[in-house]
Amino acid sequence: MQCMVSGMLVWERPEPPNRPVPAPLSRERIVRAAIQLADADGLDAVSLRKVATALDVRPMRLYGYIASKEELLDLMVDAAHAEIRPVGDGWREVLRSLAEATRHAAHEHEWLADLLGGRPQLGPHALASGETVVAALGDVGVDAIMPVVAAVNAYVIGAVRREIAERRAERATGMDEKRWQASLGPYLERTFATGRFPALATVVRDAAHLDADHTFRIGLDFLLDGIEARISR
Amino acid sequence: MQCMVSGMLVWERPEPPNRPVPAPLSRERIVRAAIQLADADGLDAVSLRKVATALDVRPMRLYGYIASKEELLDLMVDAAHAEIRPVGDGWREVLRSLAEATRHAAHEHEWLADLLGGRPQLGPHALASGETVVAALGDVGVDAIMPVVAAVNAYVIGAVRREIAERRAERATGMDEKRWQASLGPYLERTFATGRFPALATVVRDAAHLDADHTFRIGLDFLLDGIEARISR
DNA sequence: CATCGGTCGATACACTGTATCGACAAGTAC
DNA sequence: GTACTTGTCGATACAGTGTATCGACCGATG
Repeated sequence: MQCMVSGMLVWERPEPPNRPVPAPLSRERIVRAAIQLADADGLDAVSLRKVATALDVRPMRLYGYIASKEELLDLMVDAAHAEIRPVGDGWREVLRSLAEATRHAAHEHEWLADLLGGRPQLGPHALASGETVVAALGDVGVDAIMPVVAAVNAYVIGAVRREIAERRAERATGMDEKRWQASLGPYLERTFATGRFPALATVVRDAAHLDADHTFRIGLDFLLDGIEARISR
Repeated sequence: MQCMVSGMLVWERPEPPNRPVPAPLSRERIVRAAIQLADADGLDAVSLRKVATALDVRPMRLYGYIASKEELLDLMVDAAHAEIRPVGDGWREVLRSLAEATRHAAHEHEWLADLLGGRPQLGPHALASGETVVAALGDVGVDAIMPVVAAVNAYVIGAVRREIAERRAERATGMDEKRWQASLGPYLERTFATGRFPALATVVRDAAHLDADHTFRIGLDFLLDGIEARISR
């Protein structure tokens, strides 16, 4: 009796579709599932319940692999660092590569912008890319390495955050740049019309507007130029 | 009968302590309460229910003044911008002042580090400090202003985030630097002992460790130097 | 076979942001 | 003055969160 399922005999009844043994759990699988959710619907869509459901598992099961949701987020960030592999010859190229690769990763995983810089990154992949960078900075003095790397990292974190924030705001107002300016424009126009921000109004209205790529690169060049000037002094 | 409170007559019974009319609500009062909560116990301690309780009001009342919690956070950030007043003569001093003032604000309101750069800042106070900065950048060409300001802002956002994140991590391991190194040291020691990160290990062990103030200023100097080189070219 | 010990995860808890809609107040018509 | 209509406001309720607790289960041991 307990074997009956909707009246069909075993012979007619198809096997349970796909996951008879849903593969043993592992941190890697958990993190992959979380990243998939975050990529698709943003960081807010990552809840332990949803991750567990995606893995066909009950939520508390996850606590055998992670101690808290924060740890899961840390693991996600470290997994993202695995995709950040700075390359190049000489300190300047390596730093530029680090910056571009980080930005690229944040474009593929927008949630990264919310997490970067939020807590110290000491996972193996983060350390590995740190190692690559530091190793390539032999030219600059030992004592100068940390401040230089810290400065570039700071710039990248902030620039990426701002860029992604802007991209989201645009998307929220209707997907393309036209609607964005149609929605934000009026507010800014009205605000500027008060005459309280004359300089700002002039710049926003008259200055050339660079796209995100150029803005990022120009700022990075400022920074790298400044570094070059100091270390070769 | 309905007037009796624990048997005391009106004459003996003190007036209800302080808030017979809890003052009419306003965005300002709401934001102030939220900031107080965030200053004391971090951003996670800011919930609409707690804010409402602090104002002696029921939660849904707040929705007459804000449309969502996100809006409240935006208002908090803009309120923080009110404390950021860049001053100085010449573009370099003004930019440095902007950077230091932002960092200072984040030291007084650590939650600011979690919010900065998270969404476009278009509130009146943010625009006001933007106006001050842009006005002081008349020397640099009109088309150069936006990239320059964006670069400095990006650096500050990232640097402050990292600094506050580190500060929190230290605090979490027991308040002072000794315990921090005692807790993180072993992990790093063990990791470095594997020999997988030789360059990193050398730098962490042998290089001079700058304090947060110096690290911030050096990075900022890199950037400002680079900007100066470009705009005077 | 009985009993013990330890692990694992279902249940339960305290809390979140906010949609809904009933109660109530103000205004209007008679 | 009374009845009805209209619109606002906020208490209640809902769907979700992270995770502490502790009962059930299972393997090993006497």
